[in-house]
Amino acid sequence: MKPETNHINAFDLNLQTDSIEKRIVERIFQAVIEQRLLPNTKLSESKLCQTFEVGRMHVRRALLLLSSQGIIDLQSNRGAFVASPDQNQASEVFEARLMIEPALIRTLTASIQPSQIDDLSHHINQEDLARQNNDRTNLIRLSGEFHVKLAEATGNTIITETVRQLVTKTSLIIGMFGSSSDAYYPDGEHQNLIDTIQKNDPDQAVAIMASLLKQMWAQINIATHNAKANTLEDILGGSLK
Amino acid sequence: MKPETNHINAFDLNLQTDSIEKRIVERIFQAVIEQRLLPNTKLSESKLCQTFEVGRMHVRRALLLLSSQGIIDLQSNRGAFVASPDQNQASEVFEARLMIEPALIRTLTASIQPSQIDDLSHHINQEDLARQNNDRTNLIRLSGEFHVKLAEATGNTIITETVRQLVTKTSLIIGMFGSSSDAYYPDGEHQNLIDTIQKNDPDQAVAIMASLLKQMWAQINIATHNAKANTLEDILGGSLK
DNA sequence: AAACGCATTATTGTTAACAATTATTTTATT
DNA sequence: AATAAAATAATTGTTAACAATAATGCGTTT
Repeated sequence: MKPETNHINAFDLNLQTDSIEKRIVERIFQAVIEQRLLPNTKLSESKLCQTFEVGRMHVRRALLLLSSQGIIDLQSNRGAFVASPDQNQASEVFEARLMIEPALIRTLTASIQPSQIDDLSHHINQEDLARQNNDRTNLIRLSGEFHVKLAEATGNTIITETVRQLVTKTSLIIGMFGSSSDAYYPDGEHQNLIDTIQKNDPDQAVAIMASLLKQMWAQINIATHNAKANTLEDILGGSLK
Repeated sequence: MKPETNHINAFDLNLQTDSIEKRIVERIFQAVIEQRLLPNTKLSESKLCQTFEVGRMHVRRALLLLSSQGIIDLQSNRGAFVASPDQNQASEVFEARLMIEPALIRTLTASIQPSQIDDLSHHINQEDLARQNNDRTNLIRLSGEFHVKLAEATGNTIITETVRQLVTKTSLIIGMFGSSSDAYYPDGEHQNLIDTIQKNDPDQAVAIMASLLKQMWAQINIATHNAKANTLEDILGGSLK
């Protein structure tokens, strides 16, 4: 009979320790969320090796993980590129978010603790600060993290990871199609959501989350439409001589 | 200006081609779903290399992907083991499924096409056949695939992959805690769900899906309780001499 | 000067050898 | 004979060299 002492079990905790691969993935994730890494940027192995001061093997394994999550494209013999979602893929992301996040809010409303409310309120304060300072980079990051924190508050690591992936992809989408407007991060809506959760009104809280996501999606569609028009003008427009 | 011709984009399609890694992952996935690979089984690199007739590099990369999806545990310097979810992790899986799959059904009810109904009905016929033949292995597999097919029918690859992972983990959970009873795969419920979707009754369809998942979860909990009692008896029970 | 083909360079993909760690067997001791 | 220590074997982790492919630069040709 084996002792079976403190057996490390990674059923939901994706990698047992914070391995080198996981740290590289996390750093690239963060850069994508903060839009320092834009869609289609090439991530060459040698540069990543230099940047992180690790061997090629670890870089290649990290790139594999990122590609399995759809954050980068791995092109055979060509290398790794930050993903550049098209309209259809963007649509899938928001459809997925609209399935998961309202449902998540319903669960959360039934189980949330005062300390978690405090934590989320503090987070919203930081968002407001970034908004006041016109710190767009941090506002984008914090706004995304807010959704991840809501997922974390359910205590469900599977849902948390799924939401984290979707939020990261959303950053890519905004990077592709988004205007420089801050319309995606509406003032007061996050606070409104938390208040409603605290009031224990699940239906209303779910509705707010759905509305929030739909607003984001609508804004992106408007931006896309404009971008398309611009592109079309760029391609066909201008004087014929 | 670059041509940008048929640029392979893996934003949602996880790996561009069905690479060696992806095929290995798929095979192991399938074995887990069919419960040919049981929790805690060791997957040694050399054996996998022989089995799939590929180099160690591909095997190691495939194992990394599987571990990132929580299907196996990678223990440092010890190797890869099929995950053995505990009660808490099992709970997370079903909580996640209860968030995602009913929401998925609501979306699907609004968009489903007759050809998709036909496809699902045909699938249910196969399930019935397996049930009649007491073909437990195929019944488990088909019953899981039914949920994946529902996800596929939404046309959303993100949701499909998420559900596929959850279904695979469910197989592990049943492998851990499940009795040999077929109670998890109730006769007629799948057909009932499809009929309700076809009748365009989203609320009822959502309710059926939620009920289905809750039944599965309840069955597993009963089995777990029994298993725990047995184990306790094994440990403490028996005569004192 | 533009376009094509060729050679060179750079980058990615793969393999194999080596290092480090864990598992197993053997041997020695009580 | 049972236990513990040591040696051996097996397995995983890492590195570096090599192979294959793609990108680049150069010279030639039109």
